[in-house]
Amino acid sequence: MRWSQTLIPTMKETPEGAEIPSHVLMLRAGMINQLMAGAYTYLPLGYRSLRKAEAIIREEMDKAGAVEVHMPAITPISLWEQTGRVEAFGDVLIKFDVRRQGKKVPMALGPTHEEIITDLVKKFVSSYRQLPLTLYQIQTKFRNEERPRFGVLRTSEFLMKDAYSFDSTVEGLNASYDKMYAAYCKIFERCGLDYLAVEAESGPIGGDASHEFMCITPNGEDTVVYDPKSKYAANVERAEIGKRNVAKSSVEPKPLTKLHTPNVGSIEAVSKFLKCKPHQMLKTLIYSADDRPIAVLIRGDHEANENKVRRAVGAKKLALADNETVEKITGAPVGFAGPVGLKVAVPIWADEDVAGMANCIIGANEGDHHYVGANLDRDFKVDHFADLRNAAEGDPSPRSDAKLEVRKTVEIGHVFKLGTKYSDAMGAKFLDDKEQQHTIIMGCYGIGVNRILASLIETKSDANGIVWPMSISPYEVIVSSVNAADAEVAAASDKLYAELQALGVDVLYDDRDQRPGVKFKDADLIGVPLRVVVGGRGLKEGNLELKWRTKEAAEMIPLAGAAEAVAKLVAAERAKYK
RNA sequence: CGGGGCGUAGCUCAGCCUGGCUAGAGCGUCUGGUUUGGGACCAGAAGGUCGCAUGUUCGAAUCAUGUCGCCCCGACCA
Repeated sequence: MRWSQTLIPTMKETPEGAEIPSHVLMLRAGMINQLMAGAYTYLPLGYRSLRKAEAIIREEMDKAGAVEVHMPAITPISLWEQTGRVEAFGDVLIKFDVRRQGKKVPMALGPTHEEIITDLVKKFVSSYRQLPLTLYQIQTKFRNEERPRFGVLRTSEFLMKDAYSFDSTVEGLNASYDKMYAAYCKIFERCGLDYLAVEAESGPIGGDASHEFMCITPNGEDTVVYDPKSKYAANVERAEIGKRNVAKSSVEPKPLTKLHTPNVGSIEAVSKFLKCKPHQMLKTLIYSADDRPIAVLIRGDHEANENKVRRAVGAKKLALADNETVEKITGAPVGFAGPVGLKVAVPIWADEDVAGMANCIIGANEGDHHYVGANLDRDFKVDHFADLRNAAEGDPSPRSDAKLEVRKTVEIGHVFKLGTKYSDAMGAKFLDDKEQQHTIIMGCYGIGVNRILASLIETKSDANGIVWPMSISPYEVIVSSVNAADAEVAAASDKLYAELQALGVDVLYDDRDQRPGVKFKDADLIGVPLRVVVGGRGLKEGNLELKWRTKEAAEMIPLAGAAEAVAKLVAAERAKYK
């Protein structure tokens, strides 16, 4: 492609509102244009990269035995009602009515396609002989994000590869899952991404039913913990904490004293008011576990993990109790709860670290009052100790003697053993070889295609712009003619461009009548891995200049046979991402 | 949905607090010329409902109220 004949609106300045590298650089490189919050047009350069990521995904899905389909983005609301996900999604689901022959037809834009695919499979699959089956599509998804942000990382419309496996046995599901897991590893490797497969929260199914594929970057919205020694990695929502050596504190117990703490309910406010550290405080959370209240004690600087609490107490549903319940149990407004002197006796659960605390600061179960010097056993009792909090930096690893590290990440893929949640709700069944009817066992597997691009830019760019891996770069080679007005230069670069095209190289030809500096800056900005400069300086010696985007120095190659030499380099580079 | 910020030329921004000449600059665009290896130079030109509405005032980009849009922090995220 000739630069002069396409649309690559590069920008020297950073547009207002763009802050993180991927957003800034995608805008500056002329890859995308914002239409409104959470919706972007992919311009020629951006769309080429997106399609390259898509192509890799498609290849690996096909290799893994998945079969491509294409489902509608518009869906009847009735499907979502069958599984109760109209409520579950809430405002995230984009709902609308369409008039047809004077009647309103309620619809929704697909935010994901479990219901649609299950409906499809229910219609056409009825025998174990037809299983296993894995179907996938690459399709635009719609989710009304409350707050779209971070450029292309969090949008209301995005491209997703979603695959769904259907099996007759749990072993079959495990095999389908493993195949997808392996395909995902291959896909992200081929995209040149440094990724981490982490154990993810899998809801009531539990076990190893879910993994997320994460890209580590400070601008990520997810948090994972990682043990460099055992390679254990998990989402904080899920992460186990290793054996904690919680020794009873040897500090001399102080008397329990009530203090007036006006208008300071939060941990932060109390620690500021009493000039103490959050880890000296004990927070008391009143939860409603299957509609029965419980108290949960967590050290002030830790975060409660509701999934852990839910599993520990053996509840199906768990949520923070409403204000009314809290006031009834503690006799105080929210923010002043404590384990000493609760008005209503409820089971008290505590995180393991609480056992090592002494002279805690706790709410006094009285508005605007706290106790200091509260001590376990003397002042209050705990019914059960368990791991109830999120893992934190420096916690012991559950798999080795190393300490856990905490990292921010972007989720680029997710594999999930669904079980029979949707097939049950929608009645997707099959007959086995004994003519017995069973519910089909499902798995679902998603990849955020746009996020592959954004994550690459987040992690691989430099001060001059994007640094693409050859597999995702919109073009493999850029030919920059320096002084395009010079007839000799123009002829030589035209020829090289034509030859590279004939050799099957994806080449962008910067034929603009621009000064060299402009062309070099733009080439760096858009991040094409290999740059070939055709200029008077080299031509005099019969040479062309080659420069890799990742390298500082350029090298000269002879003009004669240059196209073949470049094609060979491209082939070698391509091979790294196969 | 809570908190904060910003809307002036295609882009980045100044002007606003303290109302008053014809609303500015840089970049980009167009014309002509000189240039040509890391965002050139000279001369000229086009380009604006100052987000929108209402109000205050002799007079509003500037003050007030409302509204819309965008960005950031938090909550939420199958």
